[in-house]
Amino acid sequence: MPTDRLDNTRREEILDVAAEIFGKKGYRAATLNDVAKAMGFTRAALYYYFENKQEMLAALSDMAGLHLMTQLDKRLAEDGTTLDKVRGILLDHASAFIRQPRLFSVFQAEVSELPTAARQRLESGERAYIGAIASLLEVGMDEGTFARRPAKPSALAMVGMANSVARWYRPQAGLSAKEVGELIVDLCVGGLTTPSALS
Amino acid sequence: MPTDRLDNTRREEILDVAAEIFGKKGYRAATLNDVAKAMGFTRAALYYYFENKQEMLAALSDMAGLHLMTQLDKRLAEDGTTLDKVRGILLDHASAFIRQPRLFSVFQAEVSELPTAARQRLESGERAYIGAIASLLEVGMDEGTFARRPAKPSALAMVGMANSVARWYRPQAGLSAKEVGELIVDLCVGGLTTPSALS
Amino acid sequence: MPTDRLDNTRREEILDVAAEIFGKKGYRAATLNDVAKAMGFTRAALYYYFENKQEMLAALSDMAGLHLMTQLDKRLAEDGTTLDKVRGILLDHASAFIRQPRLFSVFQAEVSELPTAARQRLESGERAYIGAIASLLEVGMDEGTFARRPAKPSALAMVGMANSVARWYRPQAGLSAKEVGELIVDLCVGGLTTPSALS
Amino acid sequence: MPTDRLDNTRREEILDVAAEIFGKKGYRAATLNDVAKAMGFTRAALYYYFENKQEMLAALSDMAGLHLMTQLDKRLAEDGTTLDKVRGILLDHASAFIRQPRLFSVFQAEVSELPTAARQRLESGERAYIGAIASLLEVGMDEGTFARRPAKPSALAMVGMANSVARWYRPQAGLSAKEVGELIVDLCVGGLTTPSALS
DNA sequence: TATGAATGAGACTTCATTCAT
DNA sequence: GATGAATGAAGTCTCATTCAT
Repeated sequence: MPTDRLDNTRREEILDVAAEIFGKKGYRAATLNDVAKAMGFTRAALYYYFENKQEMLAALSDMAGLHLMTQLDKRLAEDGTTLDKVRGILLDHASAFIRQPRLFSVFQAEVSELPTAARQRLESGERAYIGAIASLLEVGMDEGTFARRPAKPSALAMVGMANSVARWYRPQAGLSAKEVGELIVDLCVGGLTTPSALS
Repeated sequence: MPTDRLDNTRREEILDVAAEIFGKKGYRAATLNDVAKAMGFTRAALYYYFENKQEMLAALSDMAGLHLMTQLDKRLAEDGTTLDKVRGILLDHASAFIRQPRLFSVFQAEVSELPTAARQRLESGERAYIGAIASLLEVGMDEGTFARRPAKPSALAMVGMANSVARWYRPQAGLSAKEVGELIVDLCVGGLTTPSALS
Repeated sequence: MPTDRLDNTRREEILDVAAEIFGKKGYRAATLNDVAKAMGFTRAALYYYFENKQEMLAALSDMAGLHLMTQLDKRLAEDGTTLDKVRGILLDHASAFIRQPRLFSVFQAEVSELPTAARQRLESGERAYIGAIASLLEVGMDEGTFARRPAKPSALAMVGMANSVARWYRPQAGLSAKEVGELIVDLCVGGLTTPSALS
Repeated sequence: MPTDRLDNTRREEILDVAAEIFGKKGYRAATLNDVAKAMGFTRAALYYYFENKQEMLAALSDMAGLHLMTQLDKRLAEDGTTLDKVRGILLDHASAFIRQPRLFSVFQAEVSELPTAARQRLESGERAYIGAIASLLEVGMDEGTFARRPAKPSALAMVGMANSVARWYRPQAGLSAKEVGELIVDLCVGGLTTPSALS
């Protein structure tokens, strides 16, 4: 079905544009007109590709959620130490938020605007995501690699730090995307202090 | 000045309610009707206290910004090691975001909705805030207390972690506000790992 | 009754201010707040002196109408030729509109905003006013002083010309109020042309 | 281009209706609902054709201004004596105000409601219009056809008389539009008096 | 596929007006 | 005499959405 092919391309183009615009102005403030104009056609045409505005948001949310989940699963399946896995997960997470800050901002910020089903998908995805990281942390604590701390809040806090790059990372500011990803990982894993400073 | 008193009380009551509602639904989705109803009077009455909806947002933003700045200055003026100061700042920051999550969510999320003047105030405030923390980090690095890392991105990342509590902290979840504050501090300062794990 | 005295003074001050503001912005666009602020007190205070906004307009209209009527009657009662009387009436009319352009603009422009009773007063006053002038014109035609033309439309047209000074007369523009009044009279009476030009 | 055609037709239909309603009630008192209802559709539909209410007023103003300017230019380009030209201009002017009294009332009365750009267009147009007539008057004075009088105020006064017909002309009152136009011209040119009466 | 045209719902805002103090 | 506080009605404007073409 070449038609399907085309449709999906178009749909994704629209979603890209929508992520950009929703991210810049906020879902509510962004207008379907904004999106349509950026695509070069009219408001009404969007309804050929999407049921309605909310569906675009839901698609974006699902897309972002799926991306994170896939990354996570890949890391979990890898060989390596617990520490390696946590490093990998945080790096992937931060990298995603650096690469597509708008998409992931929307994903974060507009939860309350999602239609119920999509919100539930997002929330249960998030629970699973955080839960997986928390489990990993507990493994590390049991191994003695990680200091013993409440696992889930720790996971949430680290993910919160990694999320934040979407808001503040600027490529012109001197650090490459890779360097910022590594900074996040280093801070989460080693903290501010030099090893000796704490002893 | 009983009159002055009353005015300000009313205005602040409204702002409290507004923070709550803007925080829950988002500034754009929240209705002045929502705010008025929650206050027990009419939409129109709000215009007795505020020029318009945006002014409420601006007031909220200024309020939150001032709060953070004041906290920061107090900590900077205290005696103590660099590490103590950083700990104190992060603790205050996280505590503020735990105590008034809605207010600070609005502060974070709705920058693009602020009138220009208020946005500029917020942004220059943020620059100063981050700048002060980054300076402190550099002092600590020079002292050898902190590992040498890019200071400003580190400050942004840590603040990002502390910000995130507003989104995920739930009092029912077992940890007290104080404990969560300390968790953030510990993670930022010491990282996940036990000191030995890295050596 | 000294109270009455005071009241009336105040009322008239307010009407002056109101004429000014209604004249500048239009009755509908002008706000009671505008008027109150210009008087140095609050909106609500105006209701001590007037039933409501419309009553202010009505008072203004009656005031202006009475003024014109009184002038007219005085001229009609004077000795002199028909031509003298017409000259006098037009001069008075134009002078009034030069001296208090705002008041008379309101009087002209806001008929549709008047409460019914006041509108009827204004309209019957106008009929009487125009009727009186038209009668005078007819007398002049019968005498052979005036060229024979439809009397009422002529009266309306001449009054229309005299009215217009409220819109365009500017004291700085070189002509005194008196000179403009006389210009109107001369144009109405003698027209543009020199006597010889028409013969 | 059938589309273009349709658009403009619709827009113009709306403007016609708007002129009618703005003229009857005043721009401020007139409601977009009034206009929409008179057109047979919804308030919101108007926004498909116009940015906002003010733009409708501006379009009306431009339309009226253009009409007058075009008339004037045509008369100025004609052969004939100075007197002929002045007669023609005044006749056209009065005729326009008789034919479309509402449109030209709006044009006159609602200057203060115009957006700045449109107001400036109107005002500079008016200056040009009056200036052209005043120049003609000066030519006539130099020729000896016209009595020597201040030219610009004379032009303003005559135009003011011609304007006034929009307020008072009623077809039922016995005079045809043409007759009223000629009355205005005769009064302006020859004044009230018979030639002999002044000598 | 895409658009022109229109709608309906709802939002923000303004303002004359009231009334207890 | 005057004000602070509040209301209700109305008006402008925005937008997602629809539908015939």
